[in-house]
Amino acid sequence: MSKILTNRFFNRPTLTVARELLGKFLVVRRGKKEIALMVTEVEAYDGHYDKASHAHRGETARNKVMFGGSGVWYVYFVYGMYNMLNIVTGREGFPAAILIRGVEGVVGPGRLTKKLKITRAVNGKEASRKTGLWFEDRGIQIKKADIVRTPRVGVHYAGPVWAKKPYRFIIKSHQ
DNA sequence: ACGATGATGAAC
DNA sequence: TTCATCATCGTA
Repeated sequence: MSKILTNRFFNRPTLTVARELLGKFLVVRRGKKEIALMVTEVEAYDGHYDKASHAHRGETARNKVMFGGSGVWYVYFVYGMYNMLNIVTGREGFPAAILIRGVEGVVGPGRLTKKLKITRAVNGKEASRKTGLWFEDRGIQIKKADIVRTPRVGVHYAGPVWAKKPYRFIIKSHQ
C-alpha cells in the first residue's frame, strides 16, 4: 500500500522532513510506465539565515519557489550542466527546501536528474501524480540508527558555522 | 587535479 | 554589460 506525500508531509520543520524522506520513494512517470526509486540521500537548506541556502541573499527570480508553499519542486541549473532537484518545505514565506542527492541505484544530484530526465520544466509545480513526479510512502521505515548525518557537500562558501551543519542525511547502507 | 559549460546575481 | 561564482561530474 502506497501513499502519495502531499503538503501535509512537507509543511513541517525541514530537518524533520529531510530525515523522514529517507526510505520514501521518488516516482517518475514516463508514458504509461512509472519508475519508483527509494530515496537514499538528501540535504536540507533551512531558512534565509542558512548561509548555504540560495535564499540567504533574499528572494530572486531563481529562488522564489523556495519562498512559496511546501510540496512544490524547486529545480535549478548549476555548473552549466546539471539540474538539481529539490522539494520545498515549511510554511509559505519561509524559504526552505531539500535537495535530493541520491536514490536507489543513482548516487549524486546531477546524475539523478540526468538519468531520470528531470528538468526545470517541473520547477514551481506541485509534487503530484498530475505533474508526473511525486513521492510515495510505501511503508518502509528507516530507523534513526540506520541514518548517517554529515555536513553538506560543496557549500564551503557558507562560512565555518553553516558549512559544518550536519544537514546531509544518508541511509547507512547506501553511503 | 582540472576542465566542461551556461545561468545567476552583483558590481560597474 | 561584464565578471566571478557555482548545492557537480567525468576524465586523468
